[in-house]
Order: sequence, then structure tokens, then C-alpha cells
Amino acid sequence: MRIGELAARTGVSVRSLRYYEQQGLLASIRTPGGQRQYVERDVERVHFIQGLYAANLSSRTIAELMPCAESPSEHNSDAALERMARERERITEQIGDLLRARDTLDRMVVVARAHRESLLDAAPAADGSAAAQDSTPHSAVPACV
Amino acid sequence: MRIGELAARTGVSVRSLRYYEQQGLLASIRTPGGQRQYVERDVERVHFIQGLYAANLSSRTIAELMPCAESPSEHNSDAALERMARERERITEQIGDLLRARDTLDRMVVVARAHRESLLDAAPAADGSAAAQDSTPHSAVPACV
DNA sequence: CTAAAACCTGACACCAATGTCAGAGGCAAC
DNA sequence: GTTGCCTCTGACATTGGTGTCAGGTTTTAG
Repeated sequence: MRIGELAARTGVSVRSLRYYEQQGLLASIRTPGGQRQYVERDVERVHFIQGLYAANLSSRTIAELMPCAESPSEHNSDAALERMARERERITEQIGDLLRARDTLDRMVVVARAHRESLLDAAPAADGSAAAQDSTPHSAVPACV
Repeated sequence: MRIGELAARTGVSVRSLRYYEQQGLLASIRTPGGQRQYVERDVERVHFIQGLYAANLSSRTIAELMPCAESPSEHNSDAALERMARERERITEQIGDLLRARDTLDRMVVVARAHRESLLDAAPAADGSAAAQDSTPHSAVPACV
């Protein structure tokens, strides 16, 4: 298939596909006229690349891992194993960062809502929601920073 | 405290602190001579900013959230609440991406190790590790892509 | 008072992935 | 063969946070 179709089927821009090739992530054979020709398998390959990009692996790193993913051999697996371990650690760390940030956001939401409640408290609530037993102390909203 | 000390205490470069100010994330008062002056609380504030940066929130977004985190008011909390929800969703999605990528890496590691074992199998293992009962079929190592 | 260290502004560089444009050529349908 | 769509290369732009340098000012230590 030609590059346009691969782009359409993977949701990746034509520009990016050419870039992947330039970075050694994706190979293609050329027609006599010079146009790139892809095979079915390349669809998965692009998805694979995208999955790694989604975890902020650089194209450089992905390129280093690709040969190992494709056809493992003693030649590549050795260096690649160490890199995988390093990336795995980085990913785990980043998951921690994200969880912490999400918690922070959640705390901020609570504070903002509490503040809104304390405003609404001036006028009695009109709906039947569980506004009773609201233990939030008025004007003692904790800061998030 | 001056900017250098704040930088030292937060692990953030002086350059970045100035950038934060430019983006409206961090305020300072100036000495008559024009040098930035910070207070104790700014240390936490910088850490707060860093925590959000770690989750890939843009300075633009953080700036939008800061007033809400600092001194919640009906004026800001309304728009901010929606943005927080959006960012939270994005973060959750990215955690998913990272988990998937980590699984992919783990699978690759398994494959690479299996391959290595299949090589070592040619010569009998010299150590007493649990090399026995290795059910990995030789030369049938699955590809990761 | 003087020298060193810290700070100021402004500017330019960088990285990495992607967008975009221009000019040229390939490919398929009619 | 012609027309229209797709593709080619190469180049330049963008984004955002940060590094770095230059030339000048402030602060502090001796």
C-alpha cells in the first residue's frame, strides 16, 4: 500500500511516517518511480511505534529497541535489555508523577467545591442533595499550594 | 530570599524561576535595586508548580489554575473547575498509555530473555538457576511488533 | 572603598515531532 | 495522451521549557 493509505489506516500523518523512516523506525520498499510501498504488517508496526511514543520514548530510543522487537538476536538483545529496563523505570516514575499530580488536582477540586458550597450556604439550598452534615468549616478552606 | 537561594532550595534553575514569573506562575517583590525577593512560602509554590509540570500541564494551564489554588473565589473557581476536570481526564488517559507501554516493554524483555535462553541451551547451563522446566519453545520466540 | 559574587535584561540556541509550502514527478482512469 | 490525485524531496516554521552568553547593575564581604 502507498503512504497515504498507511496514514489513513493508522491515523498518523504522512509527514510523520516519512519522519519515522528517516529515523530508522519504519522501512519501505520503493516503486521504480520512487514511491514508498508498505505491507500489511507495517500497520501494526506503526501502532507499535505510536504506543511507545505515547510513553514519551524518543525516536532514538525506539530505533534502538526496534531490531530487538522485530528479530531478537544476541547481537541486539544485550544492549537493548538494559535500555528497556531504564525506560521501564522512567515510565514507572512518571506514572508516580501523574498520580501525584492527579491527587493534587483532586484536592484542588475539593477546595473549590467547598468554597462554592460556603457561598451557597448564605442562601439555603433549593435541591434535595446531601447538603446536610456538611462538615466543611466556613471560611476555613485550606489552600492547595 | 533571593532567586539564587530559591533555586538552590527547590532544585529549579534560576532561568526557570524567571520564566515562571514571566508566565505569571510566580510573583516576587523587588528590592529598590530591582532584584527579586521571595518568601518562604514560595518554596512550596515552586514545588507545587513542578508537580504540575511533571504531569505535563502547560505553564498556560497552571497559570489558569494558580489563582484558584491560592485564593479560591467564585470568580475563578468556576472556569477552573472545568479545566481541572479536563486535565484530570488527560492525566488518567496518559497513565493508561504509560501502563500499556510498560506492558509492551515487559513483553519485549520476556522475548529477549527467552531468546537468550534458547541460545544458552546449546551449551548446558553451568549455574544452578531454575533453567529446568523452561517451557519456551526454541526458535518459536514470538515477535513483539 | 574595592573586589567578588550574585543578579538584571535581552537575545539567541536547542530539541523533537509535526505542520506546511513549493516545485517536480509518478500513477491510474478515461 | 491528458487530467487529476498522490507522492517525492527539501526547506523553513512552530511549540515550550530551558541553557547560555553578553554587557551592565546590585549586593555583600573584606
